[in-house]
Amino acid sequence: MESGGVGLRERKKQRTRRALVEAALRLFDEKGYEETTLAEIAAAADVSTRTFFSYFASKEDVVFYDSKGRMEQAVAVLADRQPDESPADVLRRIVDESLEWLTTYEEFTFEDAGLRLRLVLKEPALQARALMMLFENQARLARALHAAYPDKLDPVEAAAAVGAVFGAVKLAILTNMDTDRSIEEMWATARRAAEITLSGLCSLG
Amino acid sequence: MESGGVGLRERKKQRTRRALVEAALRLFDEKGYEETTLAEIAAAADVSTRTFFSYFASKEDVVFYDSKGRMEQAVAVLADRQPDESPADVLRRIVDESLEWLTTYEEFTFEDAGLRLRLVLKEPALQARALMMLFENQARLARALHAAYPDKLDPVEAAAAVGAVFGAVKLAILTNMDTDRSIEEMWATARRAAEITLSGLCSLG
DNA sequence: CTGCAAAATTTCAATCCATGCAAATAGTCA
DNA sequence: TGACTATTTGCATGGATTGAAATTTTGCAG
Repeated sequence: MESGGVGLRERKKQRTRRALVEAALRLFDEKGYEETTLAEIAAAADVSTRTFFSYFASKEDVVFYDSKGRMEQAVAVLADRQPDESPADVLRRIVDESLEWLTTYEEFTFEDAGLRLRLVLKEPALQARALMMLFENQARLARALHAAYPDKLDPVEAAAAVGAVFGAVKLAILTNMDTDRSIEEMWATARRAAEITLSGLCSLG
Repeated sequence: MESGGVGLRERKKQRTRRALVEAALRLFDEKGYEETTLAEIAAAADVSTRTFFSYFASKEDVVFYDSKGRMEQAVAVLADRQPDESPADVLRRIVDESLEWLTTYEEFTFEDAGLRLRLVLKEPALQARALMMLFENQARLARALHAAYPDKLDPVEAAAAVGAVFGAVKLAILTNMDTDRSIEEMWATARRAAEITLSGLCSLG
């Protein structure tokens, strides 16, 4: 029994998984998402079409192969918080952490970081999936935030806080997609949206 | 040429559309969403399967048949605003207006208002679609809000405001779905989340 | 090294959503 | 009525997804 899962079997599975991701993202980039079939992806990764589904539940999922790790990182920020850190400060750090999804990949080098982002924004199916995952992650974060500050934040306050900050950042980034040319500008927009929300919308205008 | 579209042709189309919606929602309730096929819906509405797609673009869309009207109502709140009304006040009213989606149907009586809500929350495909529409509507609202207060709110502020309020309300309602038994409790939760966001998250905790 | 058991892959078939196209129908209007 | 246009329909097709059974690969004990 391999405890760390480093046997040949496990290594092979990782290789196949990686091959599927690389093949899929390359083909999506070359031919477009809708135009690429699962059969083509599987063929490019040298497995049968059926095998694709033992690695990913759907065609969309392969694009978000690293989302689980991302989520854990965000929750880890909560676990590592300083004793005197306020909820607002922690939220700031979580937003920063989460924004790295835009610019970094987990273990692949061949991809332009902005490529996946553009793909997700262009394809309705991927957009919907992304919104879904974002929502689920927010729900988890809200629970974790309440658990981290059980005396300071009730469940509704925690949910409102997480939802507000991420809602603001999401909408601000995406409505400024046209204006913000570079990733750096997007970061600036996101930070500003977060600060506006933390300060309170009543003070606007 | 019938200008108001009150000819037989138009009336028939409305009847077919309504029949499709009623058949679909009834079947979804009786057998479940995934278990209901388009063929069954079409048969129950006495049209061919192919015809379904000249009324709705997808199986999911039939559930959100009234979303366009809802959106227009929300934007109308902006148009009807008082000269001295602050952005925060308008946002409050828009949230109130939007929450009615939870409790009201446009023209159908056979449905329990909570039925569709539960359906959407249970089915991942519908949830994703709902999040997508919610997002698109927020983007439109943000643009409209900026247009309504061009001097007070720049595009990022408008987007942050709309995203924050709706993000907070959405997450607060959905994470409290288990706790809030009645629609009234959900309303209360939503209002509280909106107020928290308007006051600013820094004051939390 | 050999064979067994578990895990993974493949093959094959089936279902369903969705779409394009051309034929058939039905409503509109002079 | 008869031409004209909007709708509906039937048919064929492509592609995602899933289940079951057959086959191969891996891990491991003897």
